Amino acid sequence: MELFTTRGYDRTTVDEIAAAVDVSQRTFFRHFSGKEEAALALEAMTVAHFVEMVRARPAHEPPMAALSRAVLDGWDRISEVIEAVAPVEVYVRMYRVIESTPVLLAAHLRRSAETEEQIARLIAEREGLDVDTDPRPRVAVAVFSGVLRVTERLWGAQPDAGLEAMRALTSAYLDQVGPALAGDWRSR
Amino acid sequence: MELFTTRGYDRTTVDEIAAAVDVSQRTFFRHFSGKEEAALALEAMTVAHFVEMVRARPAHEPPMAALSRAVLDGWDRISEVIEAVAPVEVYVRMYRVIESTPVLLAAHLRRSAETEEQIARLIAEREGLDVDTDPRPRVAVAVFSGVLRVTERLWGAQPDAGLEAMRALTSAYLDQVGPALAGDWRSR
DNA sequence: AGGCTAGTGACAGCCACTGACAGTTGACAA
DNA sequence: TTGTCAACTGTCAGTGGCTGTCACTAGCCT
Repeated sequence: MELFTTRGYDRTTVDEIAAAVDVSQRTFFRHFSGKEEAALALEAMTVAHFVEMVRARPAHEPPMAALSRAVLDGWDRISEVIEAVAPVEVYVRMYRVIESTPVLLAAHLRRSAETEEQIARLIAEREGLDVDTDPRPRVAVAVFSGVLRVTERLWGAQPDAGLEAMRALTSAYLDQVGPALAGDWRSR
Repeated sequence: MELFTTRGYDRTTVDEIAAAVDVSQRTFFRHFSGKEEAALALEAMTVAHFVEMVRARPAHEPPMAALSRAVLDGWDRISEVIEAVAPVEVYVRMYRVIESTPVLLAAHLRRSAETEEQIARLIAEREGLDVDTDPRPRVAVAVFSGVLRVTERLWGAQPDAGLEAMRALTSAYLDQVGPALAGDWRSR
C-alpha cells in the first residue's frame, strides 16, 4: 500500500513489492493471485463487512430499508475493521489510487458487480423469492449500488475525504433517488 | 472477433491476430492500444450509438423518459449500425465472450462508468443544471444504467439472445424500478 | 527531384505471470 | 529419535502483452 500510494500503481513493480517485504517474486504470487489482488485487498475487506451488515438486518425490514440501514450502520463501524489492519488514512489514499488507475478501477467495478449479485440473492432469500423469476431483487440492488457508486466517486474527489463525510454523502444521495425518478424536475 | 469467439480471449495471442490479418505484431499495436481495445471495438460502436440517441431526444422530455425512449429506440435501429461492420451474430457471440472473460468484463464496466458520466452531463445540460451541484443527473443515470446492466447480463444468459429479446427485456425491467423501490414487496 | 507524411517491419527489452524442481521448517506419529 | 507430511519458500526458465527505436516504402505535394 505504501509503495502504491507513493509511487503509484503502474510505477510499482512486483519485484519492488517483494523486495520491500524481503521475499521472492514467486512467493508474492503464492500469496496474491496478482498485483491487482494485492492492491484491492483492503477494499475487499470492507466490502465483506458491508455484506455481513446486510445479512444481519432483521427479516421484517423492507428490502430498500434494510440495504440503506446496513450501509449507513456499516460506515459507522467500518473504522474498527480497517484499523485492525492498517491506518484509515492508508485506506483513503488507496481508494484514490484505485479511482485514478484504469485497470484497478475496472477490477474494482467487476468485483462490485459480483457483490451485487451476491446481495441480490440475499435479498431474494429474505423475501422468499426466486432471484431468476422475480426481477425485483436484482433491480433493487442495481439501483441501490448505482447510487453508492456515484457517492463513492464524489467522496474520493473531495479533498477532505473522511469516513464521516462518506456517511453523510451516502445518506444524502440515497434520499435523491425519489426526486431523480420524478417525471419533471423543473416543476419542483 | 473470429479468433476470440472460437478460441476464447485468453487463448488468443496478439501474434495470432496479427498473423491472421497478415500484419506484424507492432502494427497491431499501432492500430489498437491493446488486445482489450480490439475485443471491445464493436461494443464501443454500439455504445456511441446509444449516446447519440440520448443526445437526439427532444428537449421537452423529462429526463427518465428521454433515457428510456433513447434506449428503446436505440435497440430498434442498432442492427443497421452493427451490420455495417459485422454480422449481428458475431456481436452476440462477442458479448458472451466479454461477459465470461474477467478482464474484458472489468474493462467493459469501466467504460460503462465513463459513459454514465458523459450521459449525466448531457442530462444536466438538457435541464439547465450544474452536474456538480445537483445530485439528480448522476443519480438518475446511475439508477438507469444499473437496470440496464442487469438486463444485459440476463440477456446474455439466455440461449436465444436476439436483438428483439433485448428490447423486450429492457422495457420490462425498466418497468420494475417502481415496484422494486416500493416499501413492502409482500403487500402487493 | 526533393521532401513530407503515413504506414510498416524487425529487433531488443520491460514486466506480469506461470510451471517445474528443490529445499526448509515445524508438527506429529511410529 | 526418526520418518513423514504439509505449508512455505527460492531459483530458473519460460510465455505473452506491450513499448521504444530505427530503418524502410509508397504516395503526394511543391
